[in-house]
Amino acid sequence: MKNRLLVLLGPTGVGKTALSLSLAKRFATVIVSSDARQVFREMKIGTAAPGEEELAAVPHYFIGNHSINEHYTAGKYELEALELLEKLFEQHKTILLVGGSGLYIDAVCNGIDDFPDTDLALRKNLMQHLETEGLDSLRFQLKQLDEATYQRIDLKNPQRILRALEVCIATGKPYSEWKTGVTKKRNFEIVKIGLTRPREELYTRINSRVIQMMNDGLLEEARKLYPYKGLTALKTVGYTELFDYFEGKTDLETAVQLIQQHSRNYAKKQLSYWARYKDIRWFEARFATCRKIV
RNA sequence: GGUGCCAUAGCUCAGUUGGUAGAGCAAAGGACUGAAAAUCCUUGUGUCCCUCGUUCGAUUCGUGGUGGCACCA
Repeated sequence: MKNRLLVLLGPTGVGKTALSLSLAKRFATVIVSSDARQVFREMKIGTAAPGEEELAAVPHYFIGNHSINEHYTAGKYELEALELLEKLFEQHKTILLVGGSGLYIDAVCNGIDDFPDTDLALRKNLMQHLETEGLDSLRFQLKQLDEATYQRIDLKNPQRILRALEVCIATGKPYSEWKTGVTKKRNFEIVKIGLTRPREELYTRINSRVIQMMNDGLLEEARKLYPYKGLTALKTVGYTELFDYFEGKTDLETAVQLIQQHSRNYAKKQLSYWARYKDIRWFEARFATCRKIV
């Protein structure tokens, strides 16, 4: 019988962590996190990473195993996660993949294309270019280097254009030739479980969880990280708003309200990301128990 | 108590030389292959505070209210 990867996904604040613990116990297995921010050990409170008790109850992977100083990417995550899964499957028939980062989950389930490492210096250059010359100039460059991508991508999205360009320039090969979109075969079975809640309930939970984070010391955590605010990892809901507060751009109350608002927006965005996936079995978090799911 | 200013979308406000109105933010929906908690796109009908009047027609002008703000007593 094939090994099985049980994927538990859902928007922020829906209750993945709690359910994942009981599922892990039910299968006597471990949890592999699929969260693009919980991998950073410096950002515990603001990312609602599992706490000490939870980590002690079930072995977790990819929680705080990297530093914000690293340039971490979905590609690296795919490699590391697959290597880890291979080892873990030697001991467990079923493994839990739990998280809210759609792209990271896709990286494990379908794979993403093998691009060469990002050239950060080049990226910085291109960002400068964007500042001084404007988006049109980058668009024009992309049209020259990679017509296919130029036709396909969102030309109003600077990040997409920048990314395509940096690959073209760094490798001398069009981005569209790297990006095949081919689904990689996995030697394990994948079962996707989506957790959801009525919108209002989800939003209420998110709002109160933000208050809880503040009580748990988010302000202090953010203050410590403030000197590193330029890092990509810290472009994260819960930190950027408090950085604004430190800089006197908002008062604390407003900052907290914005964290709540942006967390709600994020949850909605996650839901629309998964809405197009046909292979997810959705469960109401209120009624989701191990027995029903398994 | 008097005088002046203001009252328009959930919020802040613009506007209509009188022909029932539009920005920003919020909100909702969407896209997504190494920054993904990122980045980007789409969506604006609301007793234009109430009353009476002038007018073919008033959210717009006038009278009187109500509420808010400011100044004078």
